[in-house]
Amino acid sequence: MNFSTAEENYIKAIWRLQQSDANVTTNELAAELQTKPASVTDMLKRLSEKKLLHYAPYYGVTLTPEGKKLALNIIRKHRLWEFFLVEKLQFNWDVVHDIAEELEHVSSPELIERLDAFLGFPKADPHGDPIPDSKGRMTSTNNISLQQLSESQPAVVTGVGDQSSSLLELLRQKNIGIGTKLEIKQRHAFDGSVEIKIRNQPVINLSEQLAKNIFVQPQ
Amino acid sequence: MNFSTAEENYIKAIWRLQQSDANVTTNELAAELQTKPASVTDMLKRLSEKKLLHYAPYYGVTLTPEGKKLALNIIRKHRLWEFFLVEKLQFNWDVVHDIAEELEHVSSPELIERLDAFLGFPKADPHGDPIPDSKGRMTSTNNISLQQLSESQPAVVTGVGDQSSSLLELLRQKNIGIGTKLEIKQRHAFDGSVEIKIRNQPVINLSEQLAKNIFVQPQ
DNA sequence: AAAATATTTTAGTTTCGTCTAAATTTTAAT
DNA sequence: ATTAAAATTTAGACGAAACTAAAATATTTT
Repeated sequence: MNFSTAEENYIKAIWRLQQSDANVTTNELAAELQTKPASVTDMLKRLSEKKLLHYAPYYGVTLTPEGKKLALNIIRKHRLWEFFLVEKLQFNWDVVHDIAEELEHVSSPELIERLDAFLGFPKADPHGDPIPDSKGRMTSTNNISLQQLSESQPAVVTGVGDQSSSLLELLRQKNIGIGTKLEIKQRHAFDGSVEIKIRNQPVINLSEQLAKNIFVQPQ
Repeated sequence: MNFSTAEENYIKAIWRLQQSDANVTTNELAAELQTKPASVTDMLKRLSEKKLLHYAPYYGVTLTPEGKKLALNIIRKHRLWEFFLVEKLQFNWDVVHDIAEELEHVSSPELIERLDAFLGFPKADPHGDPIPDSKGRMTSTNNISLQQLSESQPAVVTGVGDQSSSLLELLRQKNIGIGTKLEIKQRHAFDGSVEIKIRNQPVINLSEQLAKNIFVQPQ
């Protein structure tokens, strides 16, 4: 079965929303996909016809096993291409998302298997998100947000909350990337911001909003 | 200006046909694109609106400078991706065409410039076709078809007539590829076939049809 | 529990790219 | 120079994927 770019983008968006919120609604999807609720309803009917999701009018939607498989395959392609763009073509990690959005819809499975091998079977993309294998299996990420990290507990950055350029650029400016080792020196009750220390660098302050979007693994 | 995949495929097909035949007709295009003449007429009107070509109803079509520029850019992308697929991902040269047909429509110019650099600025794709530079300039190919080569004139294979799997597979079987050195030992008047000799290999016979589709540069 | 509000769906259009069938124009043949 | 044949365009329709405006259904508030 082959799907259109639009269909694939819906499935991907539903998968993403389903991560935090088991039942995905029309309005959420419309916001996520920058489109109108009426358009979403139309597409949900089509995707339901194609057995990619269960659609209960007025009550939202969940992916079928087939839908999940498709979603994970698109995510696999997206993340492998991101890895390629950063590791081989030397792109900055904050600009690869949009290009990968296009590349992920190229359909050849053989291409992806060979790309995976060429890249050395990477386990995570440049933002720290795990890359599903060809069967859709992913190393589960049991990391916490920096905001939840206890004081003076050393940790290493493993991922970020979203792929927006604004976030990634900010992190680049603050010298924070995947693999950066850091610890919280102080937590401010007033605004939720934290003072963090990276080796060989002065202590810096991160807003609560930013700390929430940095994922770390305690060491 | 950004164009759809369909539009780009029309422009590319027109460019290809224009190479052998300055005035391209509706029927030729329909055959080339596996579509119906009526659909071609529709699209030609749209592309004419967009100033990519000059369209004289009933009399055919030629690309404007803008159209040519777009065509060469798509061809550049196609050939760079083909080179990538063969050189980096180890695909056989007879299967890369279809995958490159998809990749060529990915729109980021930055991606192509970096890919070009990553590949070492190749001058020709795996089939020997020259890769246009970012300004659309191409090294002109002044090679002749094997059929036109004189007897006992050593020559090197520089390209092939089309990208069909059937042709490329046949060549692979006969151990002929880009860079193969060969010479014609004998020419048969009856069927136009030729006996050719490749170093360290027994003399083999190629049909006229095949010889016409192999391009060589006399040494 | 009824009214107000928010969410979702339906109905009716639009654009893109395609199609078939019919009409028109060009080209070839007599 | 007509006529026949071939090529091309026009007209009308369709599916995909979007839209707006209106109707229907859920949820919240009082």
